[in-house]
Amino acid sequence: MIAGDRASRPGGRTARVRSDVLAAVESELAEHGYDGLTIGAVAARSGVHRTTLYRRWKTVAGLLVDLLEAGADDSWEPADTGSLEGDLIAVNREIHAALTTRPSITQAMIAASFRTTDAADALTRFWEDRYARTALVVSRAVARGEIPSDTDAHQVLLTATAPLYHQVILLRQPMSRDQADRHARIAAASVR
Amino acid sequence: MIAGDRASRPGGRTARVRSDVLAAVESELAEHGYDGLTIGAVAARSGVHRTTLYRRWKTVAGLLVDLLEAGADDSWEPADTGSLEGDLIAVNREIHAALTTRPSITQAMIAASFRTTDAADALTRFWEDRYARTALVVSRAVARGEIPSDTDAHQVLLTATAPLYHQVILLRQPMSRDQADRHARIAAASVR
DNA sequence: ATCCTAACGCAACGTCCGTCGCATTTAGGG
DNA sequence: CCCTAAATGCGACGGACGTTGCGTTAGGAT
Repeated sequence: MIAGDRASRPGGRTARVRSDVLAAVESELAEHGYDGLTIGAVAARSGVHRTTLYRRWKTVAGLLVDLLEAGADDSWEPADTGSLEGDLIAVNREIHAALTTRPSITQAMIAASFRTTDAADALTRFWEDRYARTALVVSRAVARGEIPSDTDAHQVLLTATAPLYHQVILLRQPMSRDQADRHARIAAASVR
Repeated sequence: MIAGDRASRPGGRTARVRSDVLAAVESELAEHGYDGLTIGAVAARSGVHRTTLYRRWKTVAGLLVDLLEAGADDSWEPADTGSLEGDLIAVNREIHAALTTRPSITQAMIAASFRTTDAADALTRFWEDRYARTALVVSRAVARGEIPSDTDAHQVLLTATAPLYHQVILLRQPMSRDQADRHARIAAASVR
């Protein structure tokens, strides 16, 4: 919708407006968090008129969706360390970093996903893509003969990664990198 | 704050107003979800004036905090099945039920927790209490000699329960009771 | 039974949010 | 270089939200 119909007018001003706005979103997010993120504030900071924001992005969630898609890395794939346990530890460390750096766009997106279905859909698509790519660590382990061929990849990834999200986002308690590593090991051991 | 200063006037009308309002909150929640939950709508449905709601509960999140505390079961404790695995399966089935029944007050509270710190604090308190009580299943297993005495209870519970929350709430995908059971077994096996 | 005061109802107000009609600018094609 | 249409800027509007001052009701105590 937003980044889709670029066929008509990819123009210079439009692109500049977009980058100005997204930069303003990131700044506002860093200062006031998601609950303080308002279209009026983004308009004031970016120098773009409110009406334009309402027309192109519609809602605050729409702004975040665009920000998420602008930052999406299409070439991402999990590190190859040679063992399932090592791969899962590497994955968990990436998630750990994404959840603890401020401002966490991931956290803001999750907050937004509870308000509009657009944001929820965008986040679901993003995560489905990431988990599908990450399943590679399981198929590599199968290819090495490390684990059975009928291993449920999603279950393994869920066992490894879910505790991080749950602890940090829902329980709102700190999680050390050691704990993240430990859950990766538990997940690896669960299929041996 | 809300249920605290009952010393002054626990009166009949006040109590009636409270139960009317909380009932309206639950109904509105069931019909329109959290994003459609507005103070004006609750006022209209309950027959209580808007001003009263603003004075006593301040925000929508305040209403949900009160609803959560009103529904809190102070006598809750985990079922005793005789084995760690059985206990964890029972716990996971309770969580599974709480997350899948509509309307899920838990889901609404999580949504609210991303908007006001009051709701976030209330939910954190609730979960800390629940996890503290649930740690009993681990100490019982230790007492039976089933697992080592230095077992990290929180880690075990996190391994068992986090996948449910993550799958249903953040990934927004269905989870069968069998899958819930399976994650309970993985957690139990992780400390043997 | 009467008084006192906390709790509630009521109306009006200012503010912010989102939308609309219209003028202006700008990108891209002839 | 000009012409057209898309994108943006601009002001005004209606409505919802949250607040405030004041009058009214009802519970609890004497």
